[in-house]
Amino acid sequence: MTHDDATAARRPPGPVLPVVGGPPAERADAAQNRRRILAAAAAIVAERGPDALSMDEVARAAGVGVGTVYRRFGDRAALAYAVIDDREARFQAAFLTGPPPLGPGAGAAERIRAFLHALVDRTEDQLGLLLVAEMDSADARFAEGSYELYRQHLALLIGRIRPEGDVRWLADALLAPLAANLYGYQRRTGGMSVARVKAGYDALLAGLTAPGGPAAP
Amino acid sequence: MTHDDATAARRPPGPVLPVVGGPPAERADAAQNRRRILAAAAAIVAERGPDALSMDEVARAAGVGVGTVYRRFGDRAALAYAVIDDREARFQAAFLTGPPPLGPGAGAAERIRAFLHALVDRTEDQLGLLLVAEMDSADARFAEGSYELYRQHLALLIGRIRPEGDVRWLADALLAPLAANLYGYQRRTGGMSVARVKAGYDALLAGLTAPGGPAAP
DNA sequence: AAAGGAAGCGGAGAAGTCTCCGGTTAACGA
DNA sequence: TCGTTAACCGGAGACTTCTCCGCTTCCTTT
Repeated sequence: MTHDDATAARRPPGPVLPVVGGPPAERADAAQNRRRILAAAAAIVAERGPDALSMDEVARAAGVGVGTVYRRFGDRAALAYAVIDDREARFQAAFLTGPPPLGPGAGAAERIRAFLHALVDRTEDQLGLLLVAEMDSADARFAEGSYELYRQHLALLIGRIRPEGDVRWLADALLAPLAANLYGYQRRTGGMSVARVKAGYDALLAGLTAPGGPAAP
Repeated sequence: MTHDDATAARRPPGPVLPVVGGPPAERADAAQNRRRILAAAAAIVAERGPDALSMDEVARAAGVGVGTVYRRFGDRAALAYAVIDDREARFQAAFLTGPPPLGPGAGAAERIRAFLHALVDRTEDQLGLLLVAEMDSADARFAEGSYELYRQHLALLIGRIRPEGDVRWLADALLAPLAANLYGYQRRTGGMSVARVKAGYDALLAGLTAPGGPAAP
């Protein structure tokens, strides 16, 4: 909210594309610093766990000032999400263009189920970092790009089954149980297994995708 | 996690009851300090908003040291929840013993709907404080007593409609869209109205409570 | 090639949470 | 009433995140 720095959002991490008409390009030294910071952050997480991801330390390890880390990534949550994105850029392609049942080619209900199951696995894998990120900024999870992508994907599929419903809210609702704090609590304190969460989703989806849909019993 | 101080949980705020066999009673000065701290916190929130709720300031306003605030409430999230609880102790009674459709006397599906609608209103009212509390501690929301109560209440009602399902996970799933960060994002950035959230719940519940239940079309 | 200007850099410091532990005090039994 | 003890108090300080702003560096334009 109090960012007067648009740089962090200006160049999403990824391969450098030829710019057409957007904002002024990122300077070469800035781009190098971004890579250095991201590499340092990933190394710290890999070696000492997500909780050790401190901005001061990342800056020191990357050989830059702490101000530079903040200029490039905005806040700790954004840095954590950048590390996650770096790790799983390919996941996003899987449900957009990959083989069924995750990708196109299967029925909507089946794709929704496959997508949510895959997302459970992703949440399980990245739980530590997700927890750090969500805890640090109230809306980092939603402001960050991939949440919006997930929501749109789900909303599209839901719309094929329930065109009359509020697909945007329903997509949020289906994503909500994978908030890191709830999922982490279920797994660590509540003693729920991954399979149980997936089965829970199946029960929830049974109600949402069956009645009134094309495949009513 | 790193609490070796059990005091905060020992005496849930509320009227002092005669102790039967529990842990040693809270000392009189300690009880008075708790009241002072709670009153100071509530006053700060009322005057300058939930974001101004800082532990140092609460301590100063209450006339105690900051260590005392931490001894009594554990952390900032717990203090925020204590202020919330103080405000709406009566809400919990409403769905347990009040008149239908919230209280006993109505059908399970109807009670679930009434309960979630009421919870939307509560979330709307207390959004600022809930945001502060949830942001400060990963599992404060779930560790705090009322979440467990809500979950059990919902699980019981769900069990009447879908006895074969995982009622505990389903209860979590129905509560998840009311996480303060998601709800806050929908309301403040996403432009969703309160009515829209309630309608979304209705759509979600239609699938969950209708099929296989006693009222199949 | 040189200059001008915008973007970037760095680290001191503000602000906040939470811990630690020596000194104090309330509660209770004798 | 008085002594004992466990609970409690307070605030200095460790540790973080994040801001601010004077100085530096890169890019573009001439």
